[in-house]
Amino acid sequence: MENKKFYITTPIYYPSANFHIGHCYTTIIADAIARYKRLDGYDTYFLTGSDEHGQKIQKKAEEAGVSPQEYVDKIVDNAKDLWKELGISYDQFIRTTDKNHKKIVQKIFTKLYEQGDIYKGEYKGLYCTPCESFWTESQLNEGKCPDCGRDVHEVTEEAYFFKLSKYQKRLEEHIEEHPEFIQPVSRKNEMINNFIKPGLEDLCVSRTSFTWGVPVEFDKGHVVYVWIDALSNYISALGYLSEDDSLFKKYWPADIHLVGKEIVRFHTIIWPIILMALDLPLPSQVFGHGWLIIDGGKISKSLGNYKDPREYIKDYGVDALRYFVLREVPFGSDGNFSESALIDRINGDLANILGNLVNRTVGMVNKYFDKIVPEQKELQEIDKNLIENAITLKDRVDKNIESLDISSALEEIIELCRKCNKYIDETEPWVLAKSDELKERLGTVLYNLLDSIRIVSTMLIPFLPTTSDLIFKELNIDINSFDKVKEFNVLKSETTLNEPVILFNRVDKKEKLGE
RNA sequence: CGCGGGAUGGAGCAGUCUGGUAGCUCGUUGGGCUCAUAACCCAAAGGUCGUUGGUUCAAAUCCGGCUCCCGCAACCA
Repeated sequence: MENKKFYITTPIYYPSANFHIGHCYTTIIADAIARYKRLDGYDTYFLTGSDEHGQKIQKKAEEAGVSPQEYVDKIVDNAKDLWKELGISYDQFIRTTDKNHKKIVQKIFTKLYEQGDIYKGEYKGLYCTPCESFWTESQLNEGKCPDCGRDVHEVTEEAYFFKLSKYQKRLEEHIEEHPEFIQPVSRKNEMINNFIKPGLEDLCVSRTSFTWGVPVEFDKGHVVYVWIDALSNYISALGYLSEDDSLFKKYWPADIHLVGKEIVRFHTIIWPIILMALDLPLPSQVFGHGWLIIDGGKISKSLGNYKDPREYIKDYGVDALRYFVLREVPFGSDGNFSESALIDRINGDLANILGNLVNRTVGMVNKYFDKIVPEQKELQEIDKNLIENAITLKDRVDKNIESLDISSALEEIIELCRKCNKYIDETEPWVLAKSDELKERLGTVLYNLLDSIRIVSTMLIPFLPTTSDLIFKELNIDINSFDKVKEFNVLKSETTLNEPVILFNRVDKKEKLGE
């Protein structure tokens, strides 16, 4: 079982503006999975980063009166700070402006050119001169530039093309033979029907109309266009084609590329073909998750319909935000983000169910047993049911994590908390506490609760790391693996507990939102 | 006829493949309890399952038409 590896990536985001809750969403999911795998004993590598080249950044920087590098540096600093606040446990933050990355991109481009997969041709496109942008037919707004509404005209530009068509058949076969490659399946159908079946067109992979990019090694007037530049981050980060490629040897191919549904195409068509051309193994899975929808529409920079995620952290705590995004969006489809829904989750699942359970249990032990963990004695049927539920939790969560259904995984954990709350009501510890003969029974009941809470908080580490730590502190234990999560009677009797703290404050919705 | 997803009690979802008492969470109402963060536990009310036609002893589930919403539609991250 030793030396199992696990390589997971997020997309590298485009830093044309500061990151929003949508970026957080993807990154938190990846973080939770990475943490989960680490606890499960996998040698895990978690990559995230930023895709910093291109005309849009160049323009933004000009508008701001700074160099493109200065512009992206600032946003990347902001992003790294945000990831820190969210507890994102990435192993590397790759930037496409990293020296090493640029060098590797050039090598890849040159290699593909030399082996004949890239050739020089002409790119024809509809160009809006004032906006300095190319548009496709379908992007146009009544035949005009969607940005400024002015006329566009056809422009021809010298460009390099990548022979996607050459690998079409191989790609099609790979997708058919590996049903898990594109997930969820609905996205797979979309790719096959919309792009592969009609036939792949060769891809334009260089530009001369802007300069903010990686120069083509053998033709300096060209910069490498987004595809090869951005996608190859997944291997350049591991040192592919560089002196030290030990990470690459260890971790490639990726186990999961986690991406938003809008970029599934690039990751399931263009990226695999680049890899085929480089004669490299393909990633095991590309998972296209849904979006967080705000007020029924997508998160939009131009609409400005979102806040800096840090405001939510400040108001509700980091784990509340993590929990919300992980729990709210159902497997494979979109989910709604609203402050009202966020508050409902905090109050319902976190404060009432989880927080209160820990609080009342630890409180009772402190009160009835003077903070000393009691001994588990004779078990009744009701105890055995609870214990059975607790020690099988990992199996249920595993199943959900396996299919990346994080929402259901969390539901399973909360469900055990519900069962614990019910167990308290049924065993009535406050009644047992009234007579000395029942003291032993009381100890058993509270012990069962404490050890169930131990299992719950262990399973919560990947999702709510801060909260888990708080609970462990209350229980006066130190846990950093899933080793004993399928066992009971792990918490030692005679351990001295600490005072319970409020894990999640209930939020007064009316007061907060003025509703 | 471009491709695909969706429409289920007030809200968010499961159930549809493999027809047969419509389930979960939240909210509402009533009750219980008092260890606890006015939390917890129990119960009830509330649905012609988008619309329309068909198959069937029987349709949320299978088949056809229609309406509405959403994503993708290739060089836009």
